[in-house]
Amino acid sequence: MPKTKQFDEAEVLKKAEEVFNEKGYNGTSMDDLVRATGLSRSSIYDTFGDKHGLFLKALGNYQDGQNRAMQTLQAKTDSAKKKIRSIFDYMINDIVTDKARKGCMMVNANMELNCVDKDVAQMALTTMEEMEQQFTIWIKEGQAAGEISKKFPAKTLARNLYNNLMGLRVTGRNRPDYDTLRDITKVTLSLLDQ
Amino acid sequence: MPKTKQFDEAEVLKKAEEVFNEKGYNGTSMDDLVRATGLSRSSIYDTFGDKHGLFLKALGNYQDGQNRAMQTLQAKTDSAKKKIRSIFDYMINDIVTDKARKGCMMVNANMELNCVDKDVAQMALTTMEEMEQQFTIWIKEGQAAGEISKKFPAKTLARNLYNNLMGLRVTGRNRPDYDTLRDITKVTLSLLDQ
DNA sequence: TATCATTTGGAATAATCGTTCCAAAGTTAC
DNA sequence: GTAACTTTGGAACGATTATTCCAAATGATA
Repeated sequence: MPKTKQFDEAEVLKKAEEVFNEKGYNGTSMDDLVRATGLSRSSIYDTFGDKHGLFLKALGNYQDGQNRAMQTLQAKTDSAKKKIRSIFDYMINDIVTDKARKGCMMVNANMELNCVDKDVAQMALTTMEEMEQQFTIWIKEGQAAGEISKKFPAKTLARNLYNNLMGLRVTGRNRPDYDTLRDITKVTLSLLDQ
Repeated sequence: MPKTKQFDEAEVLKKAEEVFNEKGYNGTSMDDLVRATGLSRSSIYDTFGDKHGLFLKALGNYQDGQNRAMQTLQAKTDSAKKKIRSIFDYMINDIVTDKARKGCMMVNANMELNCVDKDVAQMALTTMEEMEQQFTIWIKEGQAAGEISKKFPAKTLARNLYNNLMGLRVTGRNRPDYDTLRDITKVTLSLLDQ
């Protein structure tokens, strides 16, 4: 009977995610990954195939984690407006508590690799479309319930909200200041009111 | 009397900018730069010091170009609201006409290198603050002239506008569709109206 | 304990990397 | 044409890179 793996794959992905996020894909060497994960090269290659395979797995893992966290928060309320607000609150908190200022792995990967890595480009597009779709659903509910303005079509407003979320990822990288990000978001969310 | 340089530095910076923008800093090799610029290694090192020096110079050159283009457009009108609109129009047009989908070099560099390159982080922060300051000035003018709503403090609204511009840089990377970006911007600019 | 089949550790490999090196080439002045 | 001084071309260099390789180690089972 063969030896079984002695490491926790989820833990390894988390460690890889952190170093990839900090140094970028091309700026992260296999040595960096060996050190960060505590695994030998053989273990990394046997489990993930190659550097790129590990990267994609870590990126998917990262986004799943983000999605789950946001899902948990928005489920605490039935109000569409509050669901949307909870997403922005989550995002601001994520930015402000990111001590190493690593930013969002999906945005980083997309900005670094969109031209040269189709897998990453596709993941980023899918993530965007899913989030926009979720916002659209909530906005439609909110508009039907009368708590969100009908001034703009739901899809358009949803896209603007997502745009603002991504903007936070960029500007928050430069200046992860809670009050500033809160103020920016207040203005954004005022769009739901008119 | 010594031989004079046989290349146009501005042209070289432009070429370097393009390849850096497409492949990222760490994904671009000196071979790539030699090929893209048509220069020998000696010429590159003699003129720019090293890869990093060339990168920073190209990045500064890129941002100067962006600033000049936006400056030219906004100068065509006295209306603060129209100045702001012209910046968004410029940005959308820049995104949509970017055939290779390289994106914004400053955003790309910042997302790739913010944690590991203080020069880049500083340049990105400076660029952001300058743009926000410019928006603040225009918004104040517009509020004084009665063409822009006084609902939000000028600085806060300026930051939200900049946030939206950066959002366009990210979302436009995934989906450089003119109509979509226009719609997103319409919602954003409605903030100036109330 | 023995067996089995995988995991592990880490050296080896070929290629690539950023930078240095230096002779040849080129421009200008005399 | 010669002298002076920089630019240019591209090979050389030491370090780093992602991946392969393979023997030792090890966990699971009988």
